[in-house]
Amino acid sequence: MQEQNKYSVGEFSEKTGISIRTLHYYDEIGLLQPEKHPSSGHRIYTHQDILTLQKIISLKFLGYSLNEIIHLMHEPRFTVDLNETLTFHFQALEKEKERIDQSMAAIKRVIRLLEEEGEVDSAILFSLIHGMQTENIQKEWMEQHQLSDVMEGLSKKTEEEKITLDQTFIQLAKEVKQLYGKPAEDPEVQEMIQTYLEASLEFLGEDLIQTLADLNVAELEPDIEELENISPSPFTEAEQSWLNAAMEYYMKHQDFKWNFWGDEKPRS
Amino acid sequence: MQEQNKYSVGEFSEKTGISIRTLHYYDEIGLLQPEKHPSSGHRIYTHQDILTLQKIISLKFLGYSLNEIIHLMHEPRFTVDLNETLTFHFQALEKEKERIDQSMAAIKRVIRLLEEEGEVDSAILFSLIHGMQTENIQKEWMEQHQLSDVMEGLSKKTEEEKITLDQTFIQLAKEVKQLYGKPAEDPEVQEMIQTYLEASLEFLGEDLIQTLADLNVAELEPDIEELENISPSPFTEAEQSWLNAAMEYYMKHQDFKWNFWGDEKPRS
DNA sequence: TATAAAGCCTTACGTAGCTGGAGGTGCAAG
DNA sequence: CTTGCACCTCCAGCTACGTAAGGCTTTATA
Repeated sequence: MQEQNKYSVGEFSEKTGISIRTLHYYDEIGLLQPEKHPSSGHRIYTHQDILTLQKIISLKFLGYSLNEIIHLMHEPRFTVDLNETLTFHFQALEKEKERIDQSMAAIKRVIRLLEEEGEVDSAILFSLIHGMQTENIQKEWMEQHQLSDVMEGLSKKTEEEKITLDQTFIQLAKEVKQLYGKPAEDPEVQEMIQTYLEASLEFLGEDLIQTLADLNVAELEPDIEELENISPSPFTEAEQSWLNAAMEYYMKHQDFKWNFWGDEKPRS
Repeated sequence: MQEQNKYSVGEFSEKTGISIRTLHYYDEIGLLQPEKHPSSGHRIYTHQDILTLQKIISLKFLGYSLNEIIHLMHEPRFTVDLNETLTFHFQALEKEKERIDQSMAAIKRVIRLLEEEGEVDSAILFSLIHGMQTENIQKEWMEQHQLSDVMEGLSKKTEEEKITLDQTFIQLAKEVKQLYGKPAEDPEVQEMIQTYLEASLEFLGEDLIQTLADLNVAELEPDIEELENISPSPFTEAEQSWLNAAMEYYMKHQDFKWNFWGDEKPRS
């Protein structure tokens, strides 16, 4: 191609940084259709096509799909639509960003845990990760049940405190898997439970404990199962009921009623 | 399904929040394959499958592809790989986030412009957007050419200042399209050019101007065309060369040599 | 001018992570 | 007995291209 301002696909691709295949594709879907040499069928791009392509790339950058762009390009006065859809795309990007932030925070926490704990049982690890990723859902659940105070208290916890609780939790899980099978009244078992509960209490702080204690738990009962589905325990069912029994024993003897995952109810 | 801890797809889907179709898909690709009723072929999910699914969802959340997850699930001790790949995924997320941040900043700027300017010629608008999105590439270009000082100066400009320059630029473009065709020596044309150059000078500040003036422009000449491709002007070629002529006239009479998009060279 | 190399054409399949529909079977209630 | 629901499998489609085969056209070199 010797002529000025006429480019073959290769040249055009080189000039714009868009791959040949992509240019073919844009031609195919009717997004950017250059002239074609009548006999050979070779595509002939012009300077105008550069400008058009820049529009396309810009709109893609703003978040539009190629289909949307095709429609936008055909409407001459589309600054109006632009204004509306830009806000929409902005919100979409915000959500996307939030998701990414959460994932990054989760990864950071997991890396920290792996560093400090060495190997971690995968069931436990995933229970934690699942907890992180459903933090939002848990918040919503709490807000729906007028537990905004509790939620707010939890949100204020620093990453450092969260890590500490994670570690306590891992410790608990390890010991559960070790002690599993021993009778509830075994002193080792009871000590393990006490240690864990104390750590939890410390994390939550007195205010939150008080708030929780004031709640009418019975009222929430039907929905607790729903929450259970959201935040799974890392234990097998057998381990879980063993742990519940041990906790029940502890509470009976300490007059303390609180259970992290709600009560196990016999299912019908 | 009456039995305890046995779920049909529908029930399982309900319980986990994962669509039936997706569960079918996970079965198909060998990611989560429940038992099947021998005669009817209906899938039978168990409590264990819930745990497995939670692992899957967690790994997805961390950025793994389904394929990677399949392989991970088959290896029993995969906390090792985890540690390595987590860092990798973290970096990927960082990049993704950066891209999103840029898009969001661009959208904000465009919305602001639309609000303040009303309707904007689309060619101009996209020239600006393109500029925003290639800011990084421009920075790289400058760094490669030992223009780090210039770049640093530009980076310090506030969003507010950028908007102001955008507006000046839009104004220029409007006037160019209005005045196009008039002779270079027309006082209106010369005034337009002077206004624009003064605004640019104000934006850049004296220090930057000095830095730019000290450069050996001739040395860079061959690469300027490359930069031109990155930052296109919003004008047609005719407008562009008309503008260049008018600028040249201005500079000749003002002893001022500076051209925003580099000199147009005759192409061979 | 002959031929080789580069560049171009179309066609078509592959990708990830699903979603949707068609057409058929199994099971319980009215 | 029929209605309806939940389930099955198989096939198609979505985005935005990447990759590759097999056959032209253009360009460069001998």
